[in-house]
Amino acid sequence: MWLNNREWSAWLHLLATFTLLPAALDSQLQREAGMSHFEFGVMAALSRQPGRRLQLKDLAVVANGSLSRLSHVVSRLERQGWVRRVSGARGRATNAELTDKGYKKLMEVGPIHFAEVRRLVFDVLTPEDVKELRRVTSRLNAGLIPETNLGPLARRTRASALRRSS
Amino acid sequence: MWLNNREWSAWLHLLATFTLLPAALDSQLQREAGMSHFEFGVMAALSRQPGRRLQLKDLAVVANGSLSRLSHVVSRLERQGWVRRVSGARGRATNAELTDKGYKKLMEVGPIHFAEVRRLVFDVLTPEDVKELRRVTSRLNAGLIPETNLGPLARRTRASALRRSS
DNA sequence: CGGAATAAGTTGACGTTTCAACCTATTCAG
DNA sequence: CTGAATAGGTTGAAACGTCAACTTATTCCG
Repeated sequence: MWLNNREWSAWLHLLATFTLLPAALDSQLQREAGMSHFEFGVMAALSRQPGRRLQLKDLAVVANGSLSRLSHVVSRLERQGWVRRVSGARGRATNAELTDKGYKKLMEVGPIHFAEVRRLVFDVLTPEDVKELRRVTSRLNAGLIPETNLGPLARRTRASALRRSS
Repeated sequence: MWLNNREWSAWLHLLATFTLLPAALDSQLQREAGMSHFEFGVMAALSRQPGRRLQLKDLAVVANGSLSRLSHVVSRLERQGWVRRVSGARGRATNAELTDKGYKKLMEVGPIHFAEVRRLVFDVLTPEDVKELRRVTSRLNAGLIPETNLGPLARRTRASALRRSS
């Protein structure tokens, strides 16, 4: 219906993967750790930052989510005592910081989760496959990353261009 | 944290792809056609069936969704007049059938949607990439497809085995 | 044949995501 | 310096997905 056969077949497979895989991971984390895959991702991202903290807008980029979503998620994680909000020294910035309790939880959940990732992904693929997967997804992402990554200058330019043209 | 470097990098990219890509497609379809990507998938699947109808349980497999989700979605699509429920000749089976209105809508939306798919996916990749993508996702799916696909015999056997062992 | 187990579907409640509206600190242009 | 625009964030409502409970038809087994 506007894709050739080769593309159509690839598309069906890709579709199935990105429907089934997140569902599988979400479901396992939910059952065995009481958190969503997204929440896990946020906490894992925080754990790798100096001071285990990050400003929400940056967290949004790292976790591939909207600012609104991040705000909600951080609220939930705060309720669990795994994360705490720390208003940044300057301006309206808000930082999310992983608490000790959160860090402990993460250390506990990590192995469980990654065992599942290994089972579902890396055990199934050869090292070759992994290399290809990395290469191809990396290409796809380049086209998917929103204009955020044009850098401040390009963004500013683009913004005024839009303004002028309206 | 339990993945080696190569795997970790691949994992981050894969994660970003299957977060960003569905989000992008969903958002475009929602804006320009007032339907979700999943709904589109369901209607597209129906359109390829003889009589443009399919039993819900089969639709669930084709669309990679739970039966419950399908039931809800079909209700929504029914409200739009794009799909109608037809109780199967035999038994408790329920079929979903694409209406003419639904077909028309689909024909209208299809090109718009696939243009976006092309833009985000196939324009970015070489034919080589597409081949690899198909190959790797197909492998992943093999491990992801739930036990549904063991086939009726294996399923029955497995079921009684479980029963006996409890 | 008769009851237990199972398959197919529906439903309602609950939690999550998205979207739009909003707020307020900061920056920029004139 | 002042007002407009923008960046960062929050919030509430509506839409959506998941889960568990439930219903009814069918099949299996003794």
